[in-house]
Amino acid sequence: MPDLSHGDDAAAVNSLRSAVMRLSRRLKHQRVDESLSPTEMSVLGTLARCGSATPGELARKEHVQPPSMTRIVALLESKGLVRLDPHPDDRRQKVVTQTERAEAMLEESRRKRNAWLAKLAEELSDEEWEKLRAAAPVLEKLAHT
Amino acid sequence: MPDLSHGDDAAAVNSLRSAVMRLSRRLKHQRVDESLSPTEMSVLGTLARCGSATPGELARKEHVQPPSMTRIVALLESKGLVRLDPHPDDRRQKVVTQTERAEAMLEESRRKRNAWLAKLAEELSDEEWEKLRAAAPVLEKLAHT
DNA sequence: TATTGTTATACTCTATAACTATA
DNA sequence: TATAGTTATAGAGTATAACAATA
Repeated sequence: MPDLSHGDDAAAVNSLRSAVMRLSRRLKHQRVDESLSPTEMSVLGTLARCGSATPGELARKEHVQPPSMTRIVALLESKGLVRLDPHPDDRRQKVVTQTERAEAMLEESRRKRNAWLAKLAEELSDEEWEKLRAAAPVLEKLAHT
Repeated sequence: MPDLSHGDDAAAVNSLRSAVMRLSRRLKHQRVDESLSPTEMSVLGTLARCGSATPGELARKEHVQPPSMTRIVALLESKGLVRLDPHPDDRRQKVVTQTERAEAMLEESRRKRNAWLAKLAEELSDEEWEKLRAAAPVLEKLAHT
């Protein structure tokens, strides 16, 4: 828990924000599959981690408005990466499930993605990399809080 | 330096990428000054950290194409946040310098921004926050490599 | 001839508002 | 009446291509 009256904490917050914004801009460019946007990738990742979900749940998890998720899911479906099934209990809702093709694509793209980040991280020391690894779960927590 | 043949490192890379993308999306919404885009904020931050720079240098540092930086600099100038001076040695180039108003705005907005992130981070333990603080400089390094 | 910056244009992603169907 | 999802539309941000001015 940060103490904002503490100058170092304020500086760390600033540094974090700036770095996250700039790094995200670079990551955008490193899409493994040119036809997949960062959010589309993120949705596939969420489905892989958390299993099937409704469009509404996905919108909340990705911090995107429902109409945006409608579009994203439609694009993913047109690419054969997700399947839409009717919801068992509620006929308003739908259930989005990733296909095997999506799983294969994620696996294949993970290699490329890692190669890119690895090249970037090559100049990091073991200590620096360890700090990133330790922080990753905390960033995840912030991202989905 | 990550070892990509190591499964945990690959997972960490994945986690990092996903978290950075999602957190950046949330940060976008938390702009302190509604009239300033994330990249505009980032440019001001860069100018504050590194001092005056040419539009080309700024484009490279922010990983944006030159025409985009032209637009961003023009917007910042119209808001009275930067000043454009002729380059001393090269009449093609310009020198972008932040104004006192920009400095004051950065200082004021830092408080608001910190309040938001603090609220988010309130649920973090001291250990978790410490991990973020330790990782911040490394993320910065990745972001501008 | 190469480089810096700009103009013109188009594209991608996301949001808001209004609508439909179901609970 | 409230909720899940969609359609229609608009806006923000960025990119590419073509151009101007200077090195």
